[in-house]
Amino acid sequence: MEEPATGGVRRARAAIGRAVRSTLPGRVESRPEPRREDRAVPEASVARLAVYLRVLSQLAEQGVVTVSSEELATAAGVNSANLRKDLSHLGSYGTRGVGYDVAVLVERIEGVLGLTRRLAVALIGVGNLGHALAGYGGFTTRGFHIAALLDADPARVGEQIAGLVVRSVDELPDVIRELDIAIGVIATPAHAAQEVCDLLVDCGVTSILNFAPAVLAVPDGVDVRKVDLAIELQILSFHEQRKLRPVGGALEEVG
Amino acid sequence: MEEPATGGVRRARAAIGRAVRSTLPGRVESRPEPRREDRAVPEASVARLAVYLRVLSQLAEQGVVTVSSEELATAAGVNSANLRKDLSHLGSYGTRGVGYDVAVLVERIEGVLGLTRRLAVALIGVGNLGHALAGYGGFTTRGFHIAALLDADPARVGEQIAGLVVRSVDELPDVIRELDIAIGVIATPAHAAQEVCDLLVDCGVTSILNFAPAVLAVPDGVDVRKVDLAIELQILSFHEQRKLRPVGGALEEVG
DNA sequence: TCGATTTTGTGAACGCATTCACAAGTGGTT
DNA sequence: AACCACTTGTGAATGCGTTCACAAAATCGA
Repeated sequence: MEEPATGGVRRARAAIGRAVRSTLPGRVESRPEPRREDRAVPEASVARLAVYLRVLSQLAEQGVVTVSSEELATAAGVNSANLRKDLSHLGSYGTRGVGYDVAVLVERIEGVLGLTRRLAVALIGVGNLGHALAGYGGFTTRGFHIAALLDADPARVGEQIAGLVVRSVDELPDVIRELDIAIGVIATPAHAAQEVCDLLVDCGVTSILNFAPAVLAVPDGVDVRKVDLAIELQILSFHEQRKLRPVGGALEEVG
Repeated sequence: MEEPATGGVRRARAAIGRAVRSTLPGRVESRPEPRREDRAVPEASVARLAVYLRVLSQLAEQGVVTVSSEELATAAGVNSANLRKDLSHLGSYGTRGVGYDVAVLVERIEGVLGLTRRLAVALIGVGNLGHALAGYGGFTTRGFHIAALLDADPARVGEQIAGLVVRSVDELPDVIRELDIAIGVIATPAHAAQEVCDLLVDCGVTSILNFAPAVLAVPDGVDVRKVDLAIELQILSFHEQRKLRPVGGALEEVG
């Protein structure tokens, strides 16, 4: 690790040999390449686009045809300037003095997020949480379908959940090929997560959603997003503590 | 990249109004005296502290006494400078030339996150997902315990899950008082989320974890964190799409 | 005691994200 | 046509977070 600091973004290569892509404020590899038609939608915007899409879908159902940035921003819980900037990344689809056409915007955002085709998802780990995820409607509603359930426990293999038969994790390579799996969801215990992750990566899966409380090491080019329930609670706990005990000195309380 | 997810704690904002004063102690241009337990831990750091804590706990179990920032950073999937800066927010607990004492650091982080006492959590909505969360070990393991389960469906009230009897959501005010609930977890359908949220807030709960795919409006001073599975998948989908179609690829010479 | 080696803690640089503020369009009205 | 009320799109300003780079401890060996 002693390259000169000259370069642009130099990915901090983990000393261990695998670069770790945390799930935090993401960034997608950006080379010191000259910029071109910068279709690069910032990571932070992408997350919000998904929220806008959800709100817009509801509006569309209600028959709303047009919406202003102010209205949409309020409904999505963000600043309107922020929203306009987000949308500007995908081109100009609004009309000054009027607002945005709901249907057009829905279509545009779906296009950017790649929701026009339905990606196949494999869920590994059908324990408590995995079981719930398999039956969770939220997944299938938009752009995805759970195509396979797998588990390492022989006692669970064969069980039928949400219309799918649980297969052995040993079959993962076959499953991925047969069903053209694009996304792997890991809902195993923490100790098994890395192993499953490696297996997914070896089989060519480059998008992983991790529910196991473990840090996953993956090679460059693989995106990992993590959802850790305990950590969410701990963050709330931190703020809860601050509320109780007014910082430092004075009464300067939180907003 | 993540996420955190998802982002960070979005400070509550008035449903309509704007001007969410970010509550942050602003920049205390105070003298260079990091004295006392400076509460100004940045939001982004808090999320990582929770990760460090998890890793450190594992190290402690393995009997590891000391760890360097480089080792810990690698295990947590972050840059070592970033980690040192995070830790510096809670004072200097490392020893130059040596590293950090694992036990001391664990204790220190637990203190900052307020994990010394066990906060009581109420889970509202015992459907598919809620059911799984109730039985999920990850919650109870560290710093929390699910003290109550509630649901609006009379058919579910009375049912016993994970050693708890499901109570009616109508009893929420009583439950919160009786059990001293500090955190509310919403796992209801989207259409019921805001109503439940309002109820929680009215009863004095200021920390909410929302699993429902809905934007919650809450008054200032209330912290809401959201976990939206569909959005996580959509973000992955976005990147998946970019991989297929090399952004602004050589094809697009549009200029 | 001194120097070699290691590793922390942090000022400064950098880059990304959010917000501000306003010019430039748009539709409606007179 | 001229004006007005409204709303987008965006340069500039601001703020936050990450990374760099190095001086300041601390330990060890001779």
